Amino acid sequence: MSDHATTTPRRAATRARLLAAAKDVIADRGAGGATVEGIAERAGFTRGAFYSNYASLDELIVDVIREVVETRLAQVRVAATQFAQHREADGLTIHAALEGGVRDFVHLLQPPMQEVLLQSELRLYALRHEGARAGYVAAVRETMTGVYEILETLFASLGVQIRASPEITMDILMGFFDQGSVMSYLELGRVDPDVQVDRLGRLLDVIIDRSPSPG
Amino acid sequence: MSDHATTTPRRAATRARLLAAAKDVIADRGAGGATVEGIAERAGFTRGAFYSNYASLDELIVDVIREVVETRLAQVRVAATQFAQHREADGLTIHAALEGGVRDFVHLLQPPMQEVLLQSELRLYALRHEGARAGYVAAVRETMTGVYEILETLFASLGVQIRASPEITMDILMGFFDQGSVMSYLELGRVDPDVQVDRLGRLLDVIIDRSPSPG
DNA sequence: TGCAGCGGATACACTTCTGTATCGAAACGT
DNA sequence: ACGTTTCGATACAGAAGTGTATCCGCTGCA
Repeated sequence: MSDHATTTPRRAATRARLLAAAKDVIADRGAGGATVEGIAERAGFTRGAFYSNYASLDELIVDVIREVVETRLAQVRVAATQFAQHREADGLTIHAALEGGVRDFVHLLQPPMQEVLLQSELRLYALRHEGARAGYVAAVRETMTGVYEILETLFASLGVQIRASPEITMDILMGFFDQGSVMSYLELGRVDPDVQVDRLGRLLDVIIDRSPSPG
Repeated sequence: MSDHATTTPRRAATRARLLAAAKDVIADRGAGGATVEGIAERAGFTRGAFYSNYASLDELIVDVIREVVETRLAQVRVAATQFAQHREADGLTIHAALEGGVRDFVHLLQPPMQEVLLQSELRLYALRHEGARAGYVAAVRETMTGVYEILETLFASLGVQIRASPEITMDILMGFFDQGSVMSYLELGRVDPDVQVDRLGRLLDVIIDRSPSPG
């Protein structure tokens, strides 16, 4: 029963451990392969604890989705802030700033394999479960507009123009990122940051109008 | 035992039915949720038939991957041929030809939800199973170069330039397609062809240098 | 410090899936 | 047409997961 009005600290801690365990289990066995037993066990509990906190597996997974998508937006914000400070401090040319920015973003945002698996699983889960769709879509859309705003500000400060609408731009970026990390892991078993920096740089040449580089 | 040198017609038919059943089951329960029992049953067999044809579930799934990825390339080829004929017959302007081409491709290639689910599941399966990776990657790479060649020919015949390298272009396109179909199904529960035509048109404006339209 | 009840463990009665071993019927060659 | 092979069905033993009912120790509060 998750609808307890009163959430004691103990309860909250248990739920947090179950949540973390669920992320692990879903990442390595898939949403379809995740069992109540497996999750409870990985969290160091028995199934009793699970059923005392959630009515069903689905209920927990919905929580996982919310948390994961929110975390992603937060990461982008951090990366953007870091880049902005970095650039301000160094007073770089546009060319150098873009190059450095790409590098920063790749290093800060390249997802570990766990994360790639988890994201893919959750997307699939949402596709299959009507009930999870609305929440998932809302969270993703929020992330997308958030990221776009960040990019817009960054690019504006560099004096470069984005060539497409926000929606198309974000679809391209998100698809490109996914595609890139998945193929990396499939081919190398890891993400090579240099390759990703190069890839993202080339993508940028496509989606923005770079002003004639003064550097 | 799948390593029988002699494959009788009966055997081949059984394997084909199991393959088709596996695609269904994986699409709607996920690779993790697919069981030998479930697949055999959907194919109208008992598990006896399964174990007589495959040593394990993994062996069957590898077959599914090969078949699915090959089918996708074939579909693109059909769409491209159809478009080329269409255009030749009508002697259209570049602008009209691009518009028509986008429409044709969207209508011919928009994947049903089943297919979206299946593709995502198989990609995940390959990520998780070392043994399936090489085959999956090879098949995908082949599809990508195949599609690129088709596009290159089409665009060349229209006198438009692709702005990025083949690799980047294909990464953008594949990611964009995936992203688009998944979000469509998440938000609407279906793919709206008009929306996709519009989206793909806008993407084209980004990835190609359109010569000044004479029409 | 004592006790009410919360929260997690345990027990129980299923169900579902697995892999192997064995059996019988359909398919095939001569 | 008949014997042989092949291939799918069935039977079996066991593993793993499910949800519910019950129990009991810890925690928090007077």
